Parts: sequence; structure tokens; C-alpha cells
Amino acid sequence: METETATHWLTDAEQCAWRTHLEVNRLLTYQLEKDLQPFGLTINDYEILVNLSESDEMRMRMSDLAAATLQSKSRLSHQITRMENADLVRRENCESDRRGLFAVLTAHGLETMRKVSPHHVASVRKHFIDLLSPDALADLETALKPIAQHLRGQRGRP
Amino acid sequence: METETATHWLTDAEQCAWRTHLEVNRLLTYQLEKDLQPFGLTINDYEILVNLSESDEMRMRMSDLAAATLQSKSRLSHQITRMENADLVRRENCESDRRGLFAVLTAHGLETMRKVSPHHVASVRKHFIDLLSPDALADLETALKPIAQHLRGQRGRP
DNA sequence: CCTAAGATGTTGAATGGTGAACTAGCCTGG
DNA sequence: CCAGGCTAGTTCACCATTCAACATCTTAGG
Repeated sequence: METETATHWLTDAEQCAWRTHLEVNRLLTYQLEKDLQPFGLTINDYEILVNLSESDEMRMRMSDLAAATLQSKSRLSHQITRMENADLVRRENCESDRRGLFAVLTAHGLETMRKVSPHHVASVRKHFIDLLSPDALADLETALKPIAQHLRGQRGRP
Repeated sequence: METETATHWLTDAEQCAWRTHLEVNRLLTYQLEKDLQPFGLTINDYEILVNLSESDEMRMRMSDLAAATLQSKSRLSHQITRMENADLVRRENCESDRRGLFAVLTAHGLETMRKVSPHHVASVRKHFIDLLSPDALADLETALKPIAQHLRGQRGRP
């Protein structure tokens, strides 16, 4: 009789799927970053722009933006400072809560977004979406959705 | 007749799958990192340990290790320096090519690996593998494998 | 009210990552 | 055999991220 619980190692199939997942993630991030580079944007920059451009009035509270992009407040603060220097975004005070700030997309930020997004979408297609059959896409979504939900639940837990 | 090529935007289904994929990645990385933290290791550290422990003689050439973990040589060099200071790894000269160095797992590194890996595997199970049915796992592998291959091909291209 | 606890955001120091320049050793063709 | 170009790895200067300390404002309880 075992005195300690045996580790439940991964089967070959599990390990293979897991490593493929890891590899795709890393290579994909690398590739998207690279395709964005000619425009002087990082993936982080781009994601901020997406969030803002999809928001009402092109603005979001710093906290909400940090939550939406899964970054720490500190990191977002630095990030927005950099983007402010690049005139992609500006900070604006919040009337209703004077502790608060909005990050607001500037005209130049919006313009940048319009120019860059087609290229980014093309990149996502080329390196991901278009390599998946409609069935595979659906399967992927089905497989990952519950995981996303589980992980969201884990956030900010012991 | 259009004078410029229209952007082929993502459909709702495509966008949804894409964003789920992104979200899972980020949250999963966050979670795995967090589960590794009590042992004083980062995901990067862990991955180096895995690579070395699976290698012949518990050693790999710096270049090979960099390629295997998809890091720049510079980054790996810093990383190994840190791990050397933590006595997880040591550098050793290469007889056959005197430019070369091996990163070698130390006894303490191996011991650490033995202690930590069951927890890491449990974490991978809890937050990923065990949330997938065997079918979903197979689907995932099927969907991602060609993408991994495509991306590997893109590496180090114009 | 007033105070204490909590939320919002910034800052600064320390650590980690990047990319280019560099050192050193290998290898090939003339 | 030796000059040039190539490969391995490190280093340096700069940028990005983290973590803890802080300033400011809000809100809930007494």
C-alpha cells in the first residue's frame, strides 16, 4: 500500500496536446509581435487600442482597462504613459470620481488603429484562423470555452 | 469596382474563437506561474529544468537550449546566470568546440525538479487537461498541430 | 459629521528582457 | 596554411515589468 499519493502524470496524448498548445502560443505571439513591429506597435499597445476603440466615447477607466487586458495597475500606468508620449492616448480626469482617470484614444490613436488593424487581422488569419477548418474552429472554441470560464473563476483567489 | 482590396475581417465565430484562445493563454500562463511561485521558480526556470532533465547527461549546449525554449541567446545567457546563482544549473566547457558551453543540471536542480514537477503537472491537469474530454483533447491536438508546423516554418524568415 | 477602511492611480527602485556590438574559436577556399 | 567569414556565447545600454510605498479620494459605521 502506497504511503504517498502517486502523481497522476500526463499520458503521451495529453503531453503532446499540452506541448503543442504551449508551442503554438509562443510562436504565435512571436509572429504577431513581429508583424506589428513595422508599425511601431507592440501587441500590448495594439490591445489597448482595440479596447479603447471598441469602448463608448473611445475611453475607459484605468482600472477597467487594466482588468480587461489582465495587467497590473502599475504596468498599465507605465504603458499608458508611454502611449501618451506617442500621442496615441491621453489621460482625462473623471468627473464623478475624482480619484479616477480615463484613458482616451486620441485622433492619432484612432488613425493608427484604422491603418494597422487590417494588417493585424491579416496576420491573425494567415497564422491562425485560415489554418483551421470551420469544424476545427468550432471544436477549438468548444474545447477552450470552459477552460476560459474556469480560469476566470480562479482569478484573484487564494 | 473596388480600387483597394477589402479587408477580410473576422466573422463573429472566428473572432470569438480567437479571443478565447488569447484569453486562455494569458490566464493559463498567469495561473501556472502562480502555482509555481511557492517553489521560487518561474515558468521559464521550470522549462529550462525540464529540457535539461530530459536530456542526455542532464546537459545541453546553450544554443540548443535557446532554440528549444524559443529564447534569444542573450536572454538565455542572463537566465542561466540567474539559475547558476540559485545553484540549479552550472556552466561547463565543451571539449569538442571550445567556443561552446553546456548548461548542466546540478544535483540541487535535479532535486528541485523532482520536488516540483508533481505539483506542476497537477496544476496543468487542474487548469487545462482535466477540463477537456478525451475527444476535445484530440480535437485540440488536431487543430493546433498544423498551426505549430506552419509557425515553425515561419521562424527566422524575412 | 468624522473617522477608518478601502478604492484609484502613480512613483521609484530593483529585476528582467532586447538588440547590437563584441570576443573568441572554428572552418573553408585559394 | 592563413584570411575571411561564420558560429557560440557574453556584455552593455536601454527599455519593460514588478513590487512595495505612497498620495488622494470615497464610503460606510458609529
